[in-house]
Amino acid sequence: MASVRVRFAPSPTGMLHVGGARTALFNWLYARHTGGRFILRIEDTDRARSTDEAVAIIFDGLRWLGLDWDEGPGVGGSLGPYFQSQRTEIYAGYVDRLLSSGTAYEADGAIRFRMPKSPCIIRDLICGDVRFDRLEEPDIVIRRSDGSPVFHLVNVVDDIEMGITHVIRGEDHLSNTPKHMALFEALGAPIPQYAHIPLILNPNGSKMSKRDEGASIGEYIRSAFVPEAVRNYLCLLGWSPKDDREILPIDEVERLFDLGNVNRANARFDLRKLVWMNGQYLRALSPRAIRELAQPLLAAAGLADASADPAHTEAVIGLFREKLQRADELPGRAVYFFKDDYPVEPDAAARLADPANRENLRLLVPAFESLGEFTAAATEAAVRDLAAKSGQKAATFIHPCRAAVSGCTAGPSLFHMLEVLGRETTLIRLRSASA
RNA sequence: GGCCCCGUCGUCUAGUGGUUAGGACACAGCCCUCUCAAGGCUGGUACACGGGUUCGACUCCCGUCGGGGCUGCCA
Repeated sequence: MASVRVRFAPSPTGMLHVGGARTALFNWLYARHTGGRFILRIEDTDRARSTDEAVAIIFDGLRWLGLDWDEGPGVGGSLGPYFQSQRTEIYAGYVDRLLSSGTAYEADGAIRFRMPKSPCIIRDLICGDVRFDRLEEPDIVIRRSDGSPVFHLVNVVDDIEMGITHVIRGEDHLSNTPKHMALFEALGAPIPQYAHIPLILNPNGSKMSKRDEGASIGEYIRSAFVPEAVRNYLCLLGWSPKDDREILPIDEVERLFDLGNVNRANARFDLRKLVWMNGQYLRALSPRAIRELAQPLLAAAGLADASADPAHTEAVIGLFREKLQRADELPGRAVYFFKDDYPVEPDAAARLADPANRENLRLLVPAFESLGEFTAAATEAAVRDLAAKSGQKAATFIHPCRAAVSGCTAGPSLFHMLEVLGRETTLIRLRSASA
């Protein structure tokens, strides 16, 4: 059997949609699983929308997800060019063939293809056999009166020219497939195997489109999601390993993935679960990796630019790592590690207004001053010692202290936090709060 | 409207004639604990409906209902 050749053929619309990304992923997985080739082809026949920037967004999204292509823009291949805008001669040749064989004709300046009025059966690898009677199919336009070729034609021509063996695409194309099969037949080309994958829907069940929350891969890149997490989540929309595993390394998915075990029902997109999964991946990352991921976000928030001490940033990240689900939570939660003018929550302010708490904060100052090493262990010992001597619970020192040094009522372990803050900053904030 | 696909907890799914219908997210409670998380434990919630077939249906068939897609000189 000839080796598998699959393709992802997006049109540059200015974004990479999660549905498109999932289609690309399944094509890529199938190619990797079978040892075949994954081809990227840009369907940029609509010149107005197809800017270099729009094309770059697709490349960036695919690369971010780790979906490398074997043939296509940037990597070449013998069956290019891989931009439809550069293939107009090829399409013209095929239209001529259709015209001279009589299976296409001119009408109102456009060229129409004679749709056969006979039944056809799609032997779909996912949907099973699907029969279309095709009795009333109108003759489709394959070249517009302005001379530009239409999607159905270019799609089929390119699949023929590029030797595509398996067409893996969204189920929204299932109804188009009889047209495509007729075109393959009229051109004397073998019909590829089809695999129509279910669609990704909004939480409310409507079709997910550009504007919907979470629809753009670019959003995940900008908010510093872990690409492996997004990819892992996408794998599970319409496919599963059939056991109870969900967090799966990609090479394991490559090994297990097959078109036969792709679901047939549409799936709704659940951002909460994606975020949970992102948290799972995030926690497995080193503080350094998280720092690199979150760097643009921290810089944008004015917290840690290029000149910031990476060791300090990583120490801060170490404190938060277990608590984060998304890297973009970091700037909002770690302000007080980077600036002295951090916000104070109302509950924290109330705590600091309490005279009893302020008295405890005053006691903390000399206790911390006298410490040899300002470590988490040392400050904790000092606080617990102070609590014991004053007959109070440690919490009556801990909570006000947290409020005093961070302006928050929740955060990382207090003592580890103090260590990262350092003695000097800690004492300044304690004195200021208790004054 | 016509044609096509689909229908297991709120969501993602496992299940291919006999299961206490499993897992995960979310939710609730408990444990842990300096807070918040994380983690652990526990709990509730599902086979769309109606007919068949069968000793026996979530599993097979038909119908209904519901959701989605296509029906362009968009892709």
